[in-house]
Amino acid sequence: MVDLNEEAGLRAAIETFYFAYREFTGGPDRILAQRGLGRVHHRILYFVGQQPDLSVKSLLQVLAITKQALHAPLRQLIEMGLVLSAGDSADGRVRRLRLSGEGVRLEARLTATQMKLLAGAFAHAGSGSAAAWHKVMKAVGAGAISAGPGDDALSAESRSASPAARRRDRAPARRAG
Amino acid sequence: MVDLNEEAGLRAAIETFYFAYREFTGGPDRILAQRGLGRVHHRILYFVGQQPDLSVKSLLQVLAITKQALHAPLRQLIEMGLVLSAGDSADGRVRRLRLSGEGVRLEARLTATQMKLLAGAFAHAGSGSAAAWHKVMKAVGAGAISAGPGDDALSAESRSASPAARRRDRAPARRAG
DNA sequence: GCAATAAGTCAATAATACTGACCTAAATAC
DNA sequence: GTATTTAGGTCAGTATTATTGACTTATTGC
Repeated sequence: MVDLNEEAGLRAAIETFYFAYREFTGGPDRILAQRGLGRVHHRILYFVGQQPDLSVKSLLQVLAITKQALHAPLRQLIEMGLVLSAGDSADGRVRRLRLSGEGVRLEARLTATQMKLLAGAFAHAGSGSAAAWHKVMKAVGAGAISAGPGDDALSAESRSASPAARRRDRAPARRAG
Repeated sequence: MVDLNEEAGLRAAIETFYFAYREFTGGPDRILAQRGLGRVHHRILYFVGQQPDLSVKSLLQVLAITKQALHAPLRQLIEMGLVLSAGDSADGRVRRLRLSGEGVRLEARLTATQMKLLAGAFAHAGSGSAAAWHKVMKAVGAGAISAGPGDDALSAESRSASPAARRRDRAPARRAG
């Protein structure tokens, strides 16, 4: 399945991915920690910033978490005046979320650390590296396009990202003695 | 600081990174969930597999977590017979960790899903993409080599990955209502 | 002998996210 | 025009992960 020559390289890639992601999230995490906020707050700020007038439901779908898990952090951000929540003009049930001026500023600051990190890495890796990186990461995010044969015996259902599906085939965690 | 032309691309990169990592960890997570294990168990299995006879202290350092956070998952893996713990011949204080046969099999299964995902993505992105990807990710993991001027006002200390440093300048989390 | 080191442990706490059970209000179906 | 569905919000209970802090034990190195 996997060429033995490639195996070492792919193992190195796994490790590199892990450490890179840790560094990638570290910058925003440190800024947020100073305000007592966490990674969920960051994700909310990011996606609301990207798609102003996002509905709560859409936000839940991109984040792939439950309503209850979103609730507390979102309410905090609204109470802190970083996120604005207004009713939709057409459909009175849906709430449209957008960033306040201060929200935009915080989001920009968080995102700037990540953009700087990536820009530095692309510059260091040379021209063309950004395009190649993007193409690889897009494919990874899409499940590398095809699951292919010989995949691990996992139901298509449990491959979905919903919290319920994740829970469905989980063994009860064994607590150590 | 960041070219406006680049900004959209870098924002896209942030998003791509987030979704790619979610997919990347999803495969092993689903397999582990069936046994009631989590991501820490995976990391332990991975690093012990990579460096047999790793000491507990070294493991703590790569994982950047506390002894107490490692303790329960590691003990479970030992009790389940996936990880073997033996005393060092020279220094009686240190324990040398390695995978059992079953541990090797599970680790291989977990890692295989990630290698397949990455191999597929590299193949999809064309030749040379793997090298470029590696170079970029190595730079990201190293903090993009230079922090540079105009960096966000973060102490060098809090940039370190230790749990204590992370905690040190954190505001108390505000609970909503 | 004694300080430092490696490992293991118990207790308390915090943050995150889950399930389940509700509620309100508005839109849509019949 | 009631009935159902949808969007959003909330409370309660629980599980997991990881933290700080305070120890204990055994061993090593002077």
